[in-house]
Amino acid sequence: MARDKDFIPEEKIAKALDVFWEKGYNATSMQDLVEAMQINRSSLYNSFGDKHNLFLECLRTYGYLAAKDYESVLTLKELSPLETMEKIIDVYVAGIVYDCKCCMGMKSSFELAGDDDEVRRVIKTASDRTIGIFTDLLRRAKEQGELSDDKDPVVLAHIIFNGFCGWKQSYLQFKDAHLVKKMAGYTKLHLKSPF
Amino acid sequence: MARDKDFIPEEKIAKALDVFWEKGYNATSMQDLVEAMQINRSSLYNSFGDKHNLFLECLRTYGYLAAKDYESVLTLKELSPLETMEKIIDVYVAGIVYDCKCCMGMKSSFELAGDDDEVRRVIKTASDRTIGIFTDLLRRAKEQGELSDDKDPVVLAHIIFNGFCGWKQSYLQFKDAHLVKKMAGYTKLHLKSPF
DNA sequence: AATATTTTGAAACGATCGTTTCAGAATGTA
DNA sequence: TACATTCTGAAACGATCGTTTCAAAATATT
Repeated sequence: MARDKDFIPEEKIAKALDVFWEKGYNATSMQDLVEAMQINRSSLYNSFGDKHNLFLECLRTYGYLAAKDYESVLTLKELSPLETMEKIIDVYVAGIVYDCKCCMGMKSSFELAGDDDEVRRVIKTASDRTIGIFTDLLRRAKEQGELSDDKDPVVLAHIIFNGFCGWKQSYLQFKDAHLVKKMAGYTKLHLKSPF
Repeated sequence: MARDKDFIPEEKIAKALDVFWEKGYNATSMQDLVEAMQINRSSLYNSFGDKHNLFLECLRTYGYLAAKDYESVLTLKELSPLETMEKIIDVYVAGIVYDCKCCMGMKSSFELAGDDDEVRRVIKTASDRTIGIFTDLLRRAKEQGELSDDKDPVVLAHIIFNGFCGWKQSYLQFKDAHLVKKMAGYTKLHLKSPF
């Protein structure tokens, strides 16, 4: 009945995600988005609603991509559950130095989650998914005797998740890759310690 | 030669700090500040410069107040160094539930430190001071044999500092005080473990 | 009391904010 | 080919942004 869009929505969302990720919500203007997405203002509002709605969409995409990243490590079948968890930590730590963008979930959480329920809900969904992956891994590690009995997989999963954002933040502030590796090393050590 | 100000600058800075702390830099308008500080626009610009300069002043005040808070625990002379460190952790964790504001240094760091060197420098000064307090404490704990030889006071201090912000963030997101206490408990356990 | 200097209050600045409007170009369907 | 519908592009919307201006009120000093 009518013409199709001149663009692929998912690609435009990815462009917008990059801008929001780097600059944050409030510091990103619609003008920034129009330029980055290479799309007309009208088309933007027509296809994605207003700025807030577009941001939520980006945040959902971010959560989906982040979880997919972690899950890709799970397919390395030759690794035990604990080894997989350690591998995820190692991969993340290695990435900290090369990618100058911090965890968007944490960044958005600090900026908006205080008084924006929709944002908080989307972030929580993404966090739950990632922490769920870690928890499953640690539970299986516990079943196989890689993790001592007194350890709580849920709490440890949260600690690792928290660590990820803290390490990134530390690196942004102190630019000390060695320090980050040492902090991660302590966390890995604690996973293996008998108590 | 001329009249005095009708206000005490430090009090107005404290008011501005509250607003910046809660809303962040970009989401705070000069109008918000004029209303919160109960001061005229002209007086504001006359006494504190522009928005960015006022923010830096607030950030410095925050860093000073935060460090003073931690140092006040140090005066409890009946505690050993490690006990003092644990006490600081306990006090912080207890405060998480009652104060809905997160660590302003971390919040500002996520929002601005990426491309604002002045902000990053002020935050780093504040962080260094706090981490320095923790490091001193842990060094003395090591000297007194409360901390095992293989532990690095500097790295542990960073881990605790990171933990503070992570725990607060976790509470904001999951509203689970029990979880926060457990995470802090693990950190305290690691301080005392023999390796 | 006179003076020099600063603060104060109110108004307004241009710029940019997020958003809407609308006419015309484009295109899937009949 | 003609129609119905949607997308596109450019302009403009009112609101708010951070900041400046300036005359009048205030007051520490001489």
